[in-house]
This record gives sequence, C-alpha cells and structure tokens, in this order.
Amino acid sequence: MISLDTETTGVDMHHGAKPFFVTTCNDQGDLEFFEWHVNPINRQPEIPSEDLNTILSMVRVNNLVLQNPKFDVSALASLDARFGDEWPWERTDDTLIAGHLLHSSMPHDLTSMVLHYLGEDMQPFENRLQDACNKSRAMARSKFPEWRIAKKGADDMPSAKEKNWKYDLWLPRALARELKYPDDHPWWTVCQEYANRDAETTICLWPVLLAEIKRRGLYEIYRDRMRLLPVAYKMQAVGVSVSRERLTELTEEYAESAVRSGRVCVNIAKGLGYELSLPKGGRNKSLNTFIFDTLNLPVLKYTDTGNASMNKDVLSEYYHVLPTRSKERMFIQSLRNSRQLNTAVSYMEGYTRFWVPMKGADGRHIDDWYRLHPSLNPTGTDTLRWSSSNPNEQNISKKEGFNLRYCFGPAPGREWWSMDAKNIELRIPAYESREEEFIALFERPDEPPYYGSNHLLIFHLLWTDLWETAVKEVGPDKVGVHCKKRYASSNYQWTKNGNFAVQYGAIDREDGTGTADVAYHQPGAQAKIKARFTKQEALNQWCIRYAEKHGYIETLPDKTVNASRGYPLVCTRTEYGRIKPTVPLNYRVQGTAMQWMNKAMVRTQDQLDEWNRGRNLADQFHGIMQVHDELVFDFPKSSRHPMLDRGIFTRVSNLWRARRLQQLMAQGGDDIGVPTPVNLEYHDSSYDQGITL
DNA sequence: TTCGGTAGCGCC
DNA sequence: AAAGGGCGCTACCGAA
Repeated sequence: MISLDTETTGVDMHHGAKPFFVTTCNDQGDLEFFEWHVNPINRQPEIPSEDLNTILSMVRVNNLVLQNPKFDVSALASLDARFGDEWPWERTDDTLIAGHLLHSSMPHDLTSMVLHYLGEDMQPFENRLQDACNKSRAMARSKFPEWRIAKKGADDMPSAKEKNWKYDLWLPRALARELKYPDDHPWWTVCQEYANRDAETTICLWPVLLAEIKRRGLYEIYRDRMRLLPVAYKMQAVGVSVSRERLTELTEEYAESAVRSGRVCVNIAKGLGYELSLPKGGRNKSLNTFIFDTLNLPVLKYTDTGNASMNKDVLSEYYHVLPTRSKERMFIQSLRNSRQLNTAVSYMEGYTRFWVPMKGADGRHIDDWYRLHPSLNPTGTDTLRWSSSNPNEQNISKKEGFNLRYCFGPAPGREWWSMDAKNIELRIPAYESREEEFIALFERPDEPPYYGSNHLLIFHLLWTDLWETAVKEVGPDKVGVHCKKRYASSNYQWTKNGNFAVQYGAIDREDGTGTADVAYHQPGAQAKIKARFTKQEALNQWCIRYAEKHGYIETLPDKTVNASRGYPLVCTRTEYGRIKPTVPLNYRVQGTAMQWMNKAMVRTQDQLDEWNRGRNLADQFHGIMQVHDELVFDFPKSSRHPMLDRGIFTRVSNLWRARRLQQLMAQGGDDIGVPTPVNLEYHDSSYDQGITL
C-alpha cells in the first residue's frame, strides 16, 4: 500500500490549476516524490512526461490510501486523462470517509485527524509553509510584478478568496530558483517538507482508523460508503450545463429591477430627510439607522448575537402591519425586492465566474452553452448529506421572481430527467414509528379527502371549521384543492410553515410562543398535533434518550450493508453539555434519507456505466446533480418525445431508461424498510420547466 | 490590504 | 438555560 498526495496551484482544475508536486509513501515509510517547476508567468508546471508514467504505474499496481482522493484524481486527470479513466477506486482507501464515519462532527482535515488519532502536531509544518508563502508573495509582488500571484478576481481562479496563500505553495521555491538562493535556504524545501510529511502521516493514520472502524463494527458501512467516490467523481467531472443567453436575459432583468427598487428606497428616505446609502447585501449601518432610528420600527426578532434582526421575516411582518400606501410600507416592500434581486444577480455573477465553455465532440465551443463543475463533498455535513461548492449547486432557486433554474438545462442534443423521492423525510419517521394515519396517507395518495397531502391532513386538524364549511360547499373530493387555493397565503401557508417547524423538531411551549405555534398562527397547535400523533412523538423521545446515552444517533439500518446497525451520527450539544433535543430525530431522518440517496446514486451509476460501455462521450448517459432527495440525469436527446410512449409504441423515447433509473432509486426503500416512491420529470429545454411522467 | 466575524438568504 | 435540522456564498464592517 502507498499513500499519495498532490499539491496544486489552486483548486480550479477546470480553469488551469495544475499539480506541481506529487508525493508517495509506502508502508515501510519510503518516500518518493516529484516536484515540478511552475512557470510564474502562466502558473503552469513543467512536467517531464516520464514522471506521469512513473506515477501512473505506481497507481496501477499498488493499494492506495489518500486523504480525499477525489481531489487528487481530478488534479492528476487534468494532466493526463488516464488518471481519471483508470483510477482503481476498488483498491483505494480514504481517510476522509473513514474520519467522518468514526466521528461525524469532528474536523476531518488531515492535521486535525493526525493530532487526534496519532497525537502528532503537524501545524508547525503548515505554519512554516504559510509564512514562507506570504513572505514570498510580498517579495514577488514588489520584485516581479509580472508574476501571477494568486489573487481574488483573477479569471483563472474563480474560487480564490481574500485568503489565498495556499494557491501559491509553489512560489517560495520558484523565487529561490530565480534569485539563486544558496542550497540550504529553507524556501527550496519548505513545500516539500510539508507535502512529504502529509504523505507519511496519511500512511500511518490509515491503519489506526481502519482498526478503530473494525473494532466498532463499522467496516461494512465503510466499504459501502467508499462506493460513493467514483460516483461523485464522475458527477463532478461531467458538470451541469448553463445557457448564456438565458442567464444574460435574467441578469439584465433582475439587475434593472434591483436598481429601480433601490432608487425607490433612497428617494423615500430622502423625502424623510435621510441620506440613505443602500446596502447591496443584507444591511449596513446606514440602513440600520434609518429603520430603527428614523422610521422607528420596532425590534421584532434578534440575531444569534443579540442584535436587532432585519431579516426577511421581520421585513414581511413590517410590511403586513404598516398602513397600506404609506411611505414606510412602500420602503419596506422595495427593500425586500432589492435584496432578493441583488442576491439573484450575485448568484448569477458567480455562475459566470465559474463556468467553462462547453465543448462538442469535435472540440469546438457549443455556441451559447457553458458548464459548471461544482465541487461535491460527501463528508461536508454532520449528517450524511453532501455539500456542494464553487459554485453551490444545491441552492439554485425556483422561486417566482428569482427563478435561476431557468438558466440551467440540457444543451443542444441532450435532454434532462430529474427524479426526487416523494416526501421521504416525512415517510421515514412515519413508517419507523408506525404512525398509522400518516402511513395511510402515503399508502393511498389517490384517495379523498387529503390525496396524500400531509399539509391538508394537518390543515383539517387545525382549522376544522374552515375545512367542514368547505366540505359543505364543494364536497370531500374537492375540499383539498379548494382550501389550498382559498387559503394559499393564509391558513394553508401557515400550516405548511408550521409543519416544517415540527418536522425539524421545533420545541413546543405552553404559552403559544413556540416556533411551530407561531408559524401555525395558532397557540396550542403543536400540542394538538402531538396528542393526535403520539407514536411519532414517542419516536422523537426515544431518539433523544438514545443520543443522551450514547452521544450519537444511528440511521436506520440498511439491510444490504449491515442489518443490525446504521451510520452513527454524533449529535450537537448545547453549551451546557446536554444533547440538543431538536437534533437526534432530525439526524436520524436526514441521515437515513441520504443513505437511501447514496444507494440510489450507486445503483443508477452502475446502470449508466453499463449503458455507456462502448459509447462515444457525446452519446453517454450521465448523473449530473444531487440535491439531497433529487437526482438529475443528462441523456442524449431522443428523437421522440416521452409522451409518445403509448400502447404498442413503447421504447420510442428514453422513457424506459428513465423508468429503469426511477425503479433503481425506489429500490432503496426496501433496504431501509420504508416505501419510497420516486417522482419523474422530463426536461426538454430548461430545469425550471418539466413534464411529470 | 488582509482577514475573520456577522448577517442575510438561497436550497432540501 | 433553552432549544426548527443541514449547508455555501456574498456583502459589510471593524481590527490587525
């Protein structure tokens, strides 16, 4: 077994960042490393081709252990595609996946884990490197202004923030070389020492983690988790397509609108004798003074640190209380608009920073189309959810007036299929606790009066009189649709809000000031619900007791992995050391839903790989996005629309393939003992427009 | 100029 | 004592 570690000139491999240092260490402690000079003018490494062949041959024959191999494989693949195509994932171990499994809420960076599991402090190595980088950056800035030092805003490093010395690890040595420093100058070796130490500690850390995993009976779960890495790698490598034309259209529309709203705000303030400088983001001092001192609006909520809040709920409250057609109300409404529009515009600016022109099979740019490659992190959360960054693909808005999904969609010659689990986070606790009324709801989604809607069931319970009146008016078949429409922005919306609060574990208070009761607009609502659905509440209490005793809660067991136990998720504690009671059931549900999703991703990827065997890249089937309970697939476009699949004309479109993936996803329900039907949507041209099939 | 904390807001 | 879970990104602001 060897460990392998790569140092790069940045994290934006799709924008020219490259490895310049690769180090390996075998289990005897023998190091072998490759360091390449980086041309400071274009930041490209100068690599003898035999080095890559040597590294590749080591990868081909050894068992491997890496800290976050997805990063290294992406980096090496940017030099030579064979690293991506041939990477032996089945022979690869990951200390990051292992670290999360052993303690989901601790930091999983190598330095932290080495300190925790080996008792060794690597921080001095990192500090020396940081110091050398910062000093050499300052020197290069003054002596060699044409050298390309990492900088926020540079178009070849869209991820760069203000703090970016890690993108210039190559620089101390390049300067030592340029300035002909003596051989014993530390800048020659400071990066090498750091990188080599990483490789050495990785190979030492691995057996310790593995032994602990086995001792705790988690080995099957570890192996199951490792199947995710090639799936994440492929998803990230393929990326998501964006239309420039549609993004430009939206940007212009929203930017203009934002300017108009902002102008209204400034003018109203001026009319009241206040020179407002409007923030582009949430708030600034000028706005604070205006809202709380000039308009004298009351403080309705406090931020985490105890300051007066001015978030969207507070603004919404102001809006509804202020007199119609008053200056104040108009101000608040314009402020809400301007904030939302500015947020949308800044998201879109992020997309244009990160996107890369989309290439066709002939290598030419497909006019108007670009691709994003968000970075996916399967260990990014304290549960089993993944995180996504640079840019985040998990917060693409579908709100009216903020519909960024419009910009995304299949490129010419492609079609998208999206699939999401129906109500999976409601189903899991309902089935686990055997809460019959909820189960009935899920089992009979086509029956009146609720037609499978949890919100309507609760609406009926909380607003019985409104419901009964409506039944008399329109009958039991239509009562749901009627109430949903009639009370869309009042009681029905409140019910939804309250239900989410309850789902996420809001704590009830007797005086009606609990989060859920406030959301429901009905004191005692949550108590009423608890009294009706006692089994689910009992499950909640069991989870809290379990977490108090063990410090963690487990996901529901997956019978194909380990029938007797699930993935342990360490629960957050309060400042007083107790388990936060809102956490355990939440983690159990969220974690189990993601275990389901993980199985769905592995199963569907196996199917896609089978379909893709022997196909040209342009004709392949890809998984491209995962948003917690939703997967999006990118297919070659069929010449026939899926709606034409009827009667004897089956398989005229890709519908049968989509159905196959849908079925593979739903199969995960058997593994956890919860029925999990999956919705299917076809997207002809845009992510925001889909046909349900 | 750099950097970290805070607030706000998008998603599920 | 006090309790709605999980994220990432941007703007703002003040301190170093």
